[in-house]
Amino acid sequence: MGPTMPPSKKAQSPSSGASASEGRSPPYRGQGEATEAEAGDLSLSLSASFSKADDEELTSLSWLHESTDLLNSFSHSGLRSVSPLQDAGHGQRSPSSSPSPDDPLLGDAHSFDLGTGANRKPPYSFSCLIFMAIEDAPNKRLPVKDIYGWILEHFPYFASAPTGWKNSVRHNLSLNKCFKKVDKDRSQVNDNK
DNA sequence: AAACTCCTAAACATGC
DNA sequence: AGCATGTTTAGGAGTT
Repeated sequence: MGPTMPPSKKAQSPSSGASASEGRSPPYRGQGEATEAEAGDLSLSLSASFSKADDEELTSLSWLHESTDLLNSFSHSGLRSVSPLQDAGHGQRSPSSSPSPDDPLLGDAHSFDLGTGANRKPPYSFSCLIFMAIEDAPNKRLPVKDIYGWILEHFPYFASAPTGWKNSVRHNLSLNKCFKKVDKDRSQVNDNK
């Protein structure tokens, strides 16, 4: 799959950005939102089942992305490969996660050197970064603050970047249907959706 | 050129 | 009052 976002085409390129969630490789189609349509199968259905109850208590504090299957697939291939964590030297990810070098999708992200790249704008869209942060969380959900923290930790670039990026993160969480706001308490019970 | 996606900025509302 | 968070809108830029 393509679970990997093709990182890059431009730093902000989309090509896949959001793909994180949708991850797919379709040629450009959808991404973020579009994803609903694609990866959407899962996500949407999930959200549908959730929405009712959740809508009533959206006091949320944590965020999670929908779509477990996707996550799994990501963790097996895509995300891991894309995830800077491994390179970050935090040893959070197994080094073995080397993706197939042939995967065109990994292209730029692959070449993104955390060593030097960490201080540069990451070749992932905010949707991707958020996805990675959440994916990296044990419960697959994270409070906004922790998302900020994760991003800062793995992409020091943002430490010196204008604060606007936080706004972008919130904007993505809010706009991207792939991310779901969940109540804190509920999240403990419902841990895995 | 059009459609689409993403980024950024900003305004506003709400809660602590 | 100030800050953090969440939502929404708008404009610009890049890709297909």
